[in-house]
Amino acid sequence: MERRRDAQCYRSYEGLHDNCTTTSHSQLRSGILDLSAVRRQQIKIASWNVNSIRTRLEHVLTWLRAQSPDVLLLQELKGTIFPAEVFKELGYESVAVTQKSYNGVAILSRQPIETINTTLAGDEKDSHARFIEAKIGGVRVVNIYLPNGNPVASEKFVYKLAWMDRLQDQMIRWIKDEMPTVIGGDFNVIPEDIDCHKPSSWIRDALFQPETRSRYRALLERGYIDAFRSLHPDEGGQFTFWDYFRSAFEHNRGIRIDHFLLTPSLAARLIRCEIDKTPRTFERPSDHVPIVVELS
DNA sequence: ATGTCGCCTCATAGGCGA
Repeated sequence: MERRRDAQCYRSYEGLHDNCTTTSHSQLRSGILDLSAVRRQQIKIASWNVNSIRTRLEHVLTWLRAQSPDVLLLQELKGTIFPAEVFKELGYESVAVTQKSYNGVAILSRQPIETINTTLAGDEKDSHARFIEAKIGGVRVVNIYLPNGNPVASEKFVYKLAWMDRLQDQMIRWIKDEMPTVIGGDFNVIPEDIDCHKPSSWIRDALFQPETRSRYRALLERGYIDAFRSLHPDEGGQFTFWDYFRSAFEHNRGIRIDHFLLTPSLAARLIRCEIDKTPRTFERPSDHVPIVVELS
């Protein structure tokens, strides 16, 4: 049970700490510095598929201490245990939706969480733990673990596409109301060719099917912004997942499947969005790494 | 087809899901 604490990894995080605030040119020109505007709070939201919270707890704690995000979305808890009291000690309250063995999602937050929903509308019989809709500081924060859908010739792929249709219905409702909304998590979607190392090796995968990708594009066509891609257009080789086998990480043979989608009002506040590959170098890592978005 | 993880059990090996 003894697990190594990856203290040496803290150094590489230093460059990611960025607590500076922004001052507009008009404010500078006017010579009037409104302190409340200068101190305007930035919010840092992260998402991480941890592939078992029990196995990865030390990694998550190490990462939280180093990065101190305001909000962390977790996916693939893979069990009914959730160590809420441990996160509380670090200053995070939490809400977790768990099931035995599979799936499981949680939201950690320094600010109070108001849980709105723990299931995705549209299928009363769907009992998978894949969804949390919450309100945190006036922002709707949604954590999803979208079904993998493999193999393509199975009920699992049918379920995936239906889940995406239900998600789109919900996202259309959200974008129509006034609340700024961020949807983050493991989408299990490779949006474009540049989001994988080699398209030909994913061509038969559920994450890369035309039906999957067209549904993801439909979300963007409805007005949502892919936070990472909007700040890093045409930038390939940026992945959030690498297979465990065949040294995929060492060769950067990965895929970008963990995403943040923003409503336009939040996209206007988008400052940065980065993938933190460091935890993939930890001992016994998750196959995913955190993606971090910062909003003004 | 294969590789490697993590979970679970009619459990110490094998099946499932990813």
